[in-house]
Amino acid sequence: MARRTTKAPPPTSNDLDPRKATILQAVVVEHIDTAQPVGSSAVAASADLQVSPATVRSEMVSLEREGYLAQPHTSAGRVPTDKGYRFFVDHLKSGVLGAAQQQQVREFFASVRGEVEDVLEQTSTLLSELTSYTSVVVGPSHAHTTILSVQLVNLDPRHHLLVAVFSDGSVVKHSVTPTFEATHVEVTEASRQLNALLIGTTLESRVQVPSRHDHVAALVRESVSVLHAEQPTLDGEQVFIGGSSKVAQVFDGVETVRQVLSILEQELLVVSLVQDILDQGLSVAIGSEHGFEPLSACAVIVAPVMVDGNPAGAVGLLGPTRMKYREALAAAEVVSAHLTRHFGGEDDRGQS
Amino acid sequence: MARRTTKAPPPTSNDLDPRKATILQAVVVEHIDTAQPVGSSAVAASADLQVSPATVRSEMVSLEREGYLAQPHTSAGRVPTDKGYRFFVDHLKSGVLGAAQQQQVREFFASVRGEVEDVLEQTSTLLSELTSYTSVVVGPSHAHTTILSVQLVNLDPRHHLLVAVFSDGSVVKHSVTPTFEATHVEVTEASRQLNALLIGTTLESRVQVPSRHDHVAALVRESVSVLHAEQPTLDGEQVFIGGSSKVAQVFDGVETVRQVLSILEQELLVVSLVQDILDQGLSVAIGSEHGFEPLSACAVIVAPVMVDGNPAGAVGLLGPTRMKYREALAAAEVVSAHLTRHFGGEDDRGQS
DNA sequence: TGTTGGCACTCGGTAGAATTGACTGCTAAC
DNA sequence: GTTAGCAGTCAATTCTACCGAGTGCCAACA
Repeated sequence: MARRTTKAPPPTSNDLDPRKATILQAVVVEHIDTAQPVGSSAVAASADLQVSPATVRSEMVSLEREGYLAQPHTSAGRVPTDKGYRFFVDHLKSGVLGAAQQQQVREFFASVRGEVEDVLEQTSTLLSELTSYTSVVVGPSHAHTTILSVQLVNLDPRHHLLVAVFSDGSVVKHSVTPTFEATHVEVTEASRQLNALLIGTTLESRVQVPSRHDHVAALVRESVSVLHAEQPTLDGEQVFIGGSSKVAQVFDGVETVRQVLSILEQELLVVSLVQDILDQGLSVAIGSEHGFEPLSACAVIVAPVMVDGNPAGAVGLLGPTRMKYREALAAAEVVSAHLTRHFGGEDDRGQS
Repeated sequence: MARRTTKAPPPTSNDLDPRKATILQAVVVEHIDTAQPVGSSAVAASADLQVSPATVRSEMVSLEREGYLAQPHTSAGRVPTDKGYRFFVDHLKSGVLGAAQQQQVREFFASVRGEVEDVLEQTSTLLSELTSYTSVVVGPSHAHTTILSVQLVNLDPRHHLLVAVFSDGSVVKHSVTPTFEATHVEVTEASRQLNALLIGTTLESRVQVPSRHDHVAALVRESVSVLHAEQPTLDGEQVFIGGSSKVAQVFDGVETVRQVLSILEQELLVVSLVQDILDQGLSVAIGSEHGFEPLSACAVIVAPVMVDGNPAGAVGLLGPTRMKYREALAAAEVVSAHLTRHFGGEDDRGQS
């Protein structure tokens, strides 16, 4: 799979002496489990290589020199660095979800119904319950979908509402507030013209707007511009964050919790973070890999959701660097696959 | 003002001996400030009554007997109980916002623009920044607004989208998935009939649906029922929660943080909580007053937002019981007033 | 040369004792 | 009713000693 590749090939030799690798992996596994620094004897006992703690120790100093491990203080065990986790993740054979969880996901997607937004939001909750990490679901952008219907509705003489329906079932609304008072008839006529003009187009395609100077033309012009204005800000993206309370369970230190939460509050940031990681073909960003200082204590897992064959959305998981990568990756993968299927196979929706 | 009244008149005498009141208030003020139990000498020093700590002490035991104060342990100072806070809040002369904050609010509402949802969301952020507590903004329910326009859009033969626009500018969409395949013409005709049927009605008003057995009638029936079905679940309510990260600042104890966050995740719960408090004409619910166990460490401030003269939405603040009531009340009041004006005076929107 | 057992050393964490200090409640005098 | 004084309580702090996990180093060994 192309997943789980670093953005650039590592500067030095990529692979570790097999014994070192085993030791490193043992340290990571143990530390993920216990959250404690792990010592040489623990490794010697757990790993299946038959060597003495002393040997493990000498390997460990070398792993530390190479930047895979770190020591909180002199007389403590070792803790994986981001680089150490990276190695671990890169050499992880993909796991599978537990049977019960498999079942839970299947049942969820078998019974989920309703608008896209609701599905995404519930998916987000599901994913977070599945993993006990905070989850992020970024909805498919409706950048490439075509407009099915546009309508301008008269709220009061100076205030109209432009409602557009897209082929993916999304609906956007925008206020249109011209500087003049428009009659009901004018608004209706503008609405009619907008339909003629925009149906079948995408938000990117430029359309020929009337250049006349009457009210109707002005309404049409303003409507079109207001609709197209939405594109640049990725305001149209839908983000659903599930299980923010998990942050408090999973990180220690109130300050870290506060910091992570305050990032999660800024949805635009979250979207761009997820998309950055996706862009890099990277499905896990550990610690500072995403170049996002306030989240350096976090690992982020991202899996794309495909629509019509190209990535259009994503599901993500946010946990501590010592997260349970195997399970979390499996969960993200399974859920994103189900979600892809859900959007791809529009047909089996609404039946059964 | 009718604000800040308990749900029922208190069983015993409502008012305290003026000296006791002063002492109680001093304890509350001090404890809000320091988060520490406050002792008799601190009260004697701070309060303007000229008595010795010993006197304060004897008053304190009586305040404790009456349930206004509590002692964490024998040799500690006193801490206000919920009842103590309640007395304090009931006798609080309403404060005013600091000049800088006043300014901030004015500027915000002068420059805010865009759809209702955006305004509410940003208001929520504002309120939370103003107070450093988590804020909740519940949007005006569109229960009593009339339908301005309905449209049924054909996504694919078995899957249509019902889009309704309301007089308050809100838009709802629902999937309509009949068991038969409908032609484009049928959908258009159904859309036309729906318009004729529903424009001007509210969600409550029952309308006469056609009882014919053709496809168009079936589409109309399903559309109407799906639209009216939205009412019972208060799914239509919009909730915006701002500054959840403040929870981590303001509460101590990871477990409390987690608990509060996990409540905030359940938006329906939050809405019903806010509406309960509003129903009681109560603007502050302290500790267990709202009868909601997991939030017994919290105080909730709610101020109604009026539309057309009756309460239609609310702004709320959620903090610890030792929150800065004066400032928080002032902020909630000012913001709700501005919001009321914003919705009431639809006219001054879009100008300046 | 790589591995191992042994040993001295480091240093965080803990347990217990002693101390401090911020309180109180009580009582007797004012 | 108020106050000063005093004895008592108890959490928090500090100190000490100590334990133990874990290291680095070294000498012996295969």
